[in-house]
Amino acid sequence: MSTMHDVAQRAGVSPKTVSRVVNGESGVSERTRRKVDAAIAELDFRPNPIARNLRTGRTGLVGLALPHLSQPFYAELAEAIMREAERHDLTVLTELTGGVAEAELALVSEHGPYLAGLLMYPVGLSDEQARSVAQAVPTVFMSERAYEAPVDRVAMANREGVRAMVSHMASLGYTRIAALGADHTGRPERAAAHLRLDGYRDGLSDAGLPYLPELVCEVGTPDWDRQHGAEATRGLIERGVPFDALVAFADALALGALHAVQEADLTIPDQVAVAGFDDLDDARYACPSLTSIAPGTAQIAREALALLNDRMALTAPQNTGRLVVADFDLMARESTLGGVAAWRTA
Amino acid sequence: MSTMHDVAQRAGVSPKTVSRVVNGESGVSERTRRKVDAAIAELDFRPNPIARNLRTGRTGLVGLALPHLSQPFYAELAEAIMREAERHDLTVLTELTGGVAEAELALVSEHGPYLAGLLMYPVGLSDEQARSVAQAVPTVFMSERAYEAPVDRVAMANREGVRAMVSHMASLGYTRIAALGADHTGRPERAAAHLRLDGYRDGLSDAGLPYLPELVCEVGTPDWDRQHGAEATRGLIERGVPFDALVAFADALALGALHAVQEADLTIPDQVAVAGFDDLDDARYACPSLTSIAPGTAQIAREALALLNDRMALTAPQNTGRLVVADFDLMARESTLGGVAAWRTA
DNA sequence: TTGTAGGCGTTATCAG
DNA sequence: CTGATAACGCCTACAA
Repeated sequence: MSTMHDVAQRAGVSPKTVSRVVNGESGVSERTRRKVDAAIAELDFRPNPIARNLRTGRTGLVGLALPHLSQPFYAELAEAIMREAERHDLTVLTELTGGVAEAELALVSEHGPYLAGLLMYPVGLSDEQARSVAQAVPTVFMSERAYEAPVDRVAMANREGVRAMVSHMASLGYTRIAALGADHTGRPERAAAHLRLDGYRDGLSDAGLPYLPELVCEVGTPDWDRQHGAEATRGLIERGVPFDALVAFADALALGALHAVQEADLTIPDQVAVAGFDDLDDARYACPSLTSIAPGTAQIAREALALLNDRMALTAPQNTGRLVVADFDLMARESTLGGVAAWRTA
Repeated sequence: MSTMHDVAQRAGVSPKTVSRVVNGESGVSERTRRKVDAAIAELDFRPNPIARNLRTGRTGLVGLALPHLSQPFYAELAEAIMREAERHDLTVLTELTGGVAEAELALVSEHGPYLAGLLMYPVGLSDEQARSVAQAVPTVFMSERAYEAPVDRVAMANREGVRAMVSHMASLGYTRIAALGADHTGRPERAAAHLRLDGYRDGLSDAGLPYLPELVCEVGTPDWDRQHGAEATRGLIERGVPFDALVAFADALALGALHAVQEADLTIPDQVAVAGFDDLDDARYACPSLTSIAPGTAQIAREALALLNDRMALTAPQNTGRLVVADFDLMARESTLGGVAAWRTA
């Protein structure tokens, strides 16, 4: 590994001049610059980032904090972010928090001082904790929950997405549309559930349909997975509440619902239409393929890194948080439209 | 951020003594050590890893190179590795290679000198390239392909796993067992396909069943996904080849097969039993739930980090590669055993 | 058992 | 436009 010193000697200049060239600073004659560039190429010199960081205090390291990777939604988000970070020449340091505030905070106290920025999908963080995280390191949260703190955040179109989904179903003639994934605890970390329920009400009201509490299903846990989706759907069926459509607040729930509905020998979508939210790969490949809201993961990644860049450059407003809501897409598939094997060519 | 210097002043000793205490070196009196520890606690001092690294050349950074994260198998592997790395107090720097040799090599030339170690799931790397990667940085490959180079590798029980699966099916009375995912190009990067096909032949031979080429399906691409699994299965059905069981070399293929088989109005497992390999979450939750080989992801992560630790400590033999094959588990579920909705409580 | 001197590779400061 | 000098925070080598 050659150093700046080596390059300087070879080019017959001082190390500082090499530094200037490497960092594209002005105030170097064209002739000198060429000499230095040649020496750099000959020695295959690459600046040592560690030494640079020691001197400047800045790193090109960005932390990415996610609850899990084994849930496809997070994995797909992580992939989008890593690809985007690459475009910004940032190195990503991924940490799994398990959705526990403790771990979310530990990341900051552990690596915080040596991170140029942090992208976090927070779950357990309180308002106060979110503020202190953002104070310790330039941070962008990806979260459906609004924090009472001046922090940057990228969110999905939770409310508008579900609203559009209910409208979609209503326009297809469904009138008894159930909701799956509601939360009545009111706990702030369940914001996604609250917003999506709001969207559900909006959609009903747009269509002139009544809001019927008996069609609104809670899911036992905050874990929106297939199993709980199936259980809740079975409950709905067993209670004998008539319904002809089901909007789940997450694809995993919807996939479970698909299972439970078919188990009960109801046909999809003739007797019951089903839809989800997240547009996981699994949705496209489900059987029948699942109508879902695509939350714009790629856009979320793009916006998150754009916001973070501002923060890191201190270009961003200091005492106020910014919010970006990504555009959504309604992916209509067999579970509401009918047809067969659309994913043969999906 | 306080420095060793600050701590030294506060404790009334020299910086070197603080260094000794921090690094647990011997040759410090109990009294001094206590004074220093107290000062460290009071100032909440934490050694600056960047400065340390600059001096020692060592980092606690381990690279993790995977083709994708959007395929559940890789995401589950990544999660297992990150959790294991945490136990070793290593920080993981994840890079996505897309399975392209170019990107796999770029990671090394980019971050190589500043990585303490590298865990790579290589796809495009040639023998020669694998050797040069391992030479540049302590490396453990997670790969089914054997390299002609002295590199450490953790692999799955490809052959034994499929063999066991075929035996499982034969013991249930199936006699015309098809294979899905074979590769006849012989290209070394398709080693998993080759080994699993070997296991398929072993299993047939164990059961006294003939090997019938017409029951062996290739998949168009190296991408083992649902779509290709479904297509190949449709082909098999359309060709009119009688078969009563199907061993897919990956769960994604098997999930596609599940779809195609049901599409053809064949019942599972009565008319056709289906099984996969990987034991994805999706397998447990498929409909019917999918019998599969669990490749021991947790063990793979453990072994990979154990091997890497040796390499990094230079404890490992220098001119020879080590191979660890993880134990597998046959997860028998509805797609071969029958029964209904086992995953209700899975 | 403890301390001093020096340098890892880079960049900031200031002088030329 | 260019260069000398010092410093970032830590650790190695050697001395006391």
